[in-house]
Amino acid sequence: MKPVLQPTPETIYAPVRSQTAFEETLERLGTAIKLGLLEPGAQLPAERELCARMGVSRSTLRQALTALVQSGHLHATRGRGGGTFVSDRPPPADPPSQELLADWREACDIRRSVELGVAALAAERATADALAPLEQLVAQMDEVLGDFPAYRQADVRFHIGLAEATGSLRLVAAMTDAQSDMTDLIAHIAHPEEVLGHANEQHARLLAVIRRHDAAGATQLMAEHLQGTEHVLAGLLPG
Amino acid sequence: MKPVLQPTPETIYAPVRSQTAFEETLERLGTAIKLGLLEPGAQLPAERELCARMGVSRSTLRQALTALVQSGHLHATRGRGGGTFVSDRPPPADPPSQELLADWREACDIRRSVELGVAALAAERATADALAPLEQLVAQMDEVLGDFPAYRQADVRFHIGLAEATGSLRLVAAMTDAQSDMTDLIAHIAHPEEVLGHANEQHARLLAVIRRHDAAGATQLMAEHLQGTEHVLAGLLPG
DNA sequence: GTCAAAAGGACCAAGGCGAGTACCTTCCCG
DNA sequence: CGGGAAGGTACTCGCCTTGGTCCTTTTGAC
Repeated sequence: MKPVLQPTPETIYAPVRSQTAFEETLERLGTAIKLGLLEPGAQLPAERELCARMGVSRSTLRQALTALVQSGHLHATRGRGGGTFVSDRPPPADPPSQELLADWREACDIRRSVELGVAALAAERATADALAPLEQLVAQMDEVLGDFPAYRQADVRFHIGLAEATGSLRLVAAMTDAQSDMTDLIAHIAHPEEVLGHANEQHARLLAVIRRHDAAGATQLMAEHLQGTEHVLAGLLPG
Repeated sequence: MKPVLQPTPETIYAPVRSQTAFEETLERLGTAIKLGLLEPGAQLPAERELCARMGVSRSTLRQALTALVQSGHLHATRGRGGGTFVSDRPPPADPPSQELLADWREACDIRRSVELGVAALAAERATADALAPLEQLVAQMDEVLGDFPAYRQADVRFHIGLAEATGSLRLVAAMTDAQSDMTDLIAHIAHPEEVLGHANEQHARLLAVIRRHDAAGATQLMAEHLQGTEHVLAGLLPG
């Protein structure tokens, strides 16, 4: 019996991308700020506590914090009662990086995978308690259909909240990464109110299906929901 | 409008796990060998070429190769015509690590997510050419239902091949990671022939559905396929 | 038979990054 | 007005990575 499928050396021997502790710390905090997981005005834990929590030395953490202060995402005040805070006036989002634009389809594919898995698992496991805050987010989005940044922030929270409802920390992390990529991609694209309204209706229907523990229906509905974004991107981006 | 869903500091501030270049290289090669992506007897590229491809220095690559030689996964011969080869007699699989056992459900959740996404995308995009080798793998598995290591190796290739059929390199990488975790988890579990036969029937039906470009059916079928493993694990592992 | 080429094996000096530590500066609160 | 809590600064130490050089073994070509 001879193997019929050749191995894939290009994947196996692909370049190793070893992120340094500094880079990973910077990305983690920067993503949380850009996604609005850390609100404007929110205070970060003290440096000495934060570096312990994140498992890096204080020097490394400070490199990341300094970079975020210089880019305007954070500001720090010294002395008692001081601390590091998220800026109230966030700097404008930078345009998507070259490599993200180059394979934006891969980013969409990963997102689709994560979202479908989360939809299925949430339908199996989510309790009514876990879903209640998501209902509120849907209501909140309905009120800001004309304010895309506000809508998008609630949208991100909705999808990450869904991941949290599955109880899987790794899925939450994967969802956060995926949403970060999507935010970069769609930040500079116009989003008419009607489109957002339609998307939010899908959010509501999705919650209803999940509440009924209908996993197949949830994945189906989520797939439709995601196709909206992908069609928009396909029309505007190269590839 | 106040936010209704609290941020999740435990995720944002979770420990950063910065792998060294050596560790990442070792894991990449070790995983490829254990999953059978590199066959017994297969020759690796020359050290000087491989370190260039993987983007590490030769010293670092040799650390990883030396470790794999000492653990019995590789053997190397010097001189012209020599090289580094995958051992014909692979060392016995080591038992799953503590942390993997501790949150094996998360590993299953990630796998489910990746597999569902791959099933949906493959149903959309896969061409008949890309699916033909997978049919052969199914036939191959049918002949080795009594030899679990051989079956499992073809099984891994089948699922990774499905990911390749989506054309997304990142999904292939995610699938490889997920299969690696699953292999560790199920390596020491008995798998009766009837169970493997039933699973392989699902493989065949899955290919048929994908060939019809029925994304919803593919995700549904894949979900059923995965539940088999999860039920077995739920019965044997703590949690 | 000889030799050159190709491969793994060994070693080392330099540089950089990150952990850890100590100390300074600022500012609120009692 | 002093203590305490926070950020800001400066330094050392050690490990990892790099990049080289050189050696040994083996084989294929001439």
